[in-house]
Amino acid sequence: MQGELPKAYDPHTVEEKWYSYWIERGYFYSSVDKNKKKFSIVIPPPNVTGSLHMGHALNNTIQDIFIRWKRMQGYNTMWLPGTDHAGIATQNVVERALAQEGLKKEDLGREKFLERVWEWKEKYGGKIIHQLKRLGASCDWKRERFTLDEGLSKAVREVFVRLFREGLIYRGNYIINWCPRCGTALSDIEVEHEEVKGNLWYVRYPIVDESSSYITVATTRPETILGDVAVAVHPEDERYKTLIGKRVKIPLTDRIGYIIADTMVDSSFGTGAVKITPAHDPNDFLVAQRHGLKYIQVIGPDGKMTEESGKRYKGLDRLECRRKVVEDLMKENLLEKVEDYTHAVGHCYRCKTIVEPYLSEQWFVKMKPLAEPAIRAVKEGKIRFIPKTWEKVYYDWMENIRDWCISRQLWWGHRIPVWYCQRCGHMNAFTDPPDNCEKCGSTELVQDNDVLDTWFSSALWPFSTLGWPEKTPDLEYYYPTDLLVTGFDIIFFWVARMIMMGLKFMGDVPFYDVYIHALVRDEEGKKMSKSFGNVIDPLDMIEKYGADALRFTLASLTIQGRDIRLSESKIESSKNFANKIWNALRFILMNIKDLEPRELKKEMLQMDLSDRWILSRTQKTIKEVTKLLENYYVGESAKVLYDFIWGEFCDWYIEISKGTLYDEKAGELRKKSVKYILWEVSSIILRLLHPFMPFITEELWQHLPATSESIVIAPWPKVDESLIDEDAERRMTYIMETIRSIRNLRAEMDIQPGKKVRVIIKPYDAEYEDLIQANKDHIIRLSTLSELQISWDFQRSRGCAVGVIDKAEIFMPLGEIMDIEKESLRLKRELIEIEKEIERINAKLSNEEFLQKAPESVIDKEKKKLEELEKIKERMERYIEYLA
RNA sequence: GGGCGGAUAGCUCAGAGGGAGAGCGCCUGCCUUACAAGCAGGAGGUCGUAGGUUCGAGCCCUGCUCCGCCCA
Repeated sequence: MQGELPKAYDPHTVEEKWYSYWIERGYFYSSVDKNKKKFSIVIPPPNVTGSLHMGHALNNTIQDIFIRWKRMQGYNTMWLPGTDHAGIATQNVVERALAQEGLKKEDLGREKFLERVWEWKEKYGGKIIHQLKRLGASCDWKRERFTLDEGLSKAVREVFVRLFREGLIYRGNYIINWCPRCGTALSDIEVEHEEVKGNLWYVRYPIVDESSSYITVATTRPETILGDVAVAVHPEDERYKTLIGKRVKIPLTDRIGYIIADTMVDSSFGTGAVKITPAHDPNDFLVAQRHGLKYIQVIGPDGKMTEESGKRYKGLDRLECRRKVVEDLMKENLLEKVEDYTHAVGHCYRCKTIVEPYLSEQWFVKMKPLAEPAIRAVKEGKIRFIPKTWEKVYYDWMENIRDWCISRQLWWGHRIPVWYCQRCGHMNAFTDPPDNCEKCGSTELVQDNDVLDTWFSSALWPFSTLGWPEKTPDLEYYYPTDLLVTGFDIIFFWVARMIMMGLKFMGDVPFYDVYIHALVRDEEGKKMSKSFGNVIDPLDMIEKYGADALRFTLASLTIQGRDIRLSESKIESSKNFANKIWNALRFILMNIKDLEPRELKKEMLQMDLSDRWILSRTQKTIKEVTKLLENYYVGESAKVLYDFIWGEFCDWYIEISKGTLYDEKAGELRKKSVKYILWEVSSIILRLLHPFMPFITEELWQHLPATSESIVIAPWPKVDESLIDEDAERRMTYIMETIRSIRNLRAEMDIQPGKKVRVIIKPYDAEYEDLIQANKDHIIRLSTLSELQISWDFQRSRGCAVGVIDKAEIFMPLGEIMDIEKESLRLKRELIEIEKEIERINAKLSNEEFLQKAPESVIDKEKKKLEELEKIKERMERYIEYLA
């Protein structure tokens, strides 16, 4: 590609162009090739209703970095994308749309309603897929899956039926978490506990046949009194021992219950006596089972009081009812006192409504037998969590796992594949609708109304997407996947369940490495939320700064074990970095127009110190970035690239190269050598950066001569050990230190930037002298000198500024214009610093134990340093004296 | 109540036992033919607190304070 680059990088003109190019060329598509090593990832499927938020942007940026990196390393990479049907969320969205038309889903009926949801899905769903492309995600789009696809649904039914037949899925009447707004059961982990300021009401329960005698219980939920059947105390509690077995009158009802003893009761809570509401509290439910108590349902599935609650309360909302019950208790003088009380209240993770413990018939998965092998897989190291700290979280949950409530009273989802025989009541579980009851042969079969938890299908994602239960070549080749990238918030929801299901049905782990990344928060560390108004929209950011800038920002901020605080200014910095690269390449491209890189070989090059230095630094950067990525240090690898490209390549090498490129006296081969190195380093930098910033690197790659058809499939740079040159690096630091020192003198002496000055360097040793001699031109150029003189015996005059470094003294004769007072002060300030340092080292070196126990290399280093500092100190003192 | 993470420059954060760092912000000077989205120079820190281990601690151990998250 020819033509000069514009002065500033404009992401808009570039991003779409290259994304379509990549798609056209099919770089992201993968197929089974047993001769190639594969690297596969399945995406954490976003909700089909969702749109891209920062969490997705981070999650997918990280996945894309790894998949692009591995692709460049020559792996047959496959990143499988898709979406999740998100039962509750999607149904809510469509119900809301219906409400606009004044309709309820019941008005349409199940079938018609589902048609509407599919319509909605086709029209609006999967918006996020398009947004992932804007981010640059290199997914294999031909493999896109949806959890309600026919193939995946078949897998769901297959798993259900097998687990049911093994007795690992069962149905029963239990207290589950119920969301009255969503009208469905939830699993334990779909409930978010939140501290709520409430009250603790102390209520008197009159003891039957003992007028004026009562037992007081404390409760946070007085409305459930209406469903009480007993009062329980701890059997060892001396206060109540004599009351056990007595009868109490349940307030506001006509019911009589017993005072029972149960070890579940915590004597230190409230009065030590608790009311028992079997149908509305999980603990009370267990107590009722042990004591054979009745279950009285006073709160209905809509969160309103039922017939059973009595005429006065029936139809009231549960919170309204609470107020009324309290009022009535006061009237009857049964309310002893009220205390402020803060306690955790469960909320629906989808709609934040207060969850109700609700007794109902639901389906459950028995988890213990599935959890055990899943724990082992991690313990044995077959699966690694990165960072490792999450393994503990995983174990804690898995070791205390409870059965999983999988039935949802929704319409949108995988309907439970069980048909009830209307004649004999048998439960027929089949992957396809049966014609007859397998037990009695009856044709009167009715399918269960409920659907499965969306996470049930997500748990199968790593193999259901590859064709399971069929034994497909894909499944054989790509499973287990190599890496899973996800947030810690779904370790229980998703990661753990995938491990259990993968082991159960594939006989192998679903992935080897689980990379857990942080949550993206706002600048103040708050969670981003729409209602709080602190959301930074990734698409706005892409629009404003480019996808590469957003990606690079997120990657840089990804430090293991720490949340990300994002702000727009950080994205702006990355945009500036992109522009920096753009302009570096713009400069290089302008200057290497006549270069034919293929004609040159490294052996032919005429190199100076700076050339060997940058080549060595480049090799080390390759080494470091590769190693960091291998260990999942995403943020650190981005930082290494940033520092190298900006701080070394641009600030030093490019600046130095100008000397040669613009020098009319420089020979043709010498010039060519510099051009070649600029080209070579560019080629490496672009490739190293490509996983982080795919668009700009492709655009520049296409402009760079002698490259391949796309950077996407260009080889990841390999380290050439022969180019690593420690000596060149060491010597180059002397040159840079010299230049910095001169620049500092200029600034301190208020010398105009354009003004060329004369400098005399008094070297301390011959090596340094040779070094300065050989690199004289670079020093002159980079510190704007008129002349650079080397002298072993230069005698300074009063109007002469001086800089003292390890290897030399640097003089800048300024004559009358120098402010002697100021110079003297400056030197004194510097001297104080040096003396402090000398003091510190002296203290160390005069410590016997240090000399005995510290490694020799450390002692040597300190000694050397001291020697240098002493030299510097001596000279500075001399000059200060001279100026006085 | 149990567990986990954090506290380092004004802000956001790196620092995997041997000379306190980056980005942003701030100050000074520059439109120097890649880049003012830039260049050069600079100021700014008892590394939360009290102990301990060590020749040596921002880093390891213990207690405490504060903040955040998860679980019950």
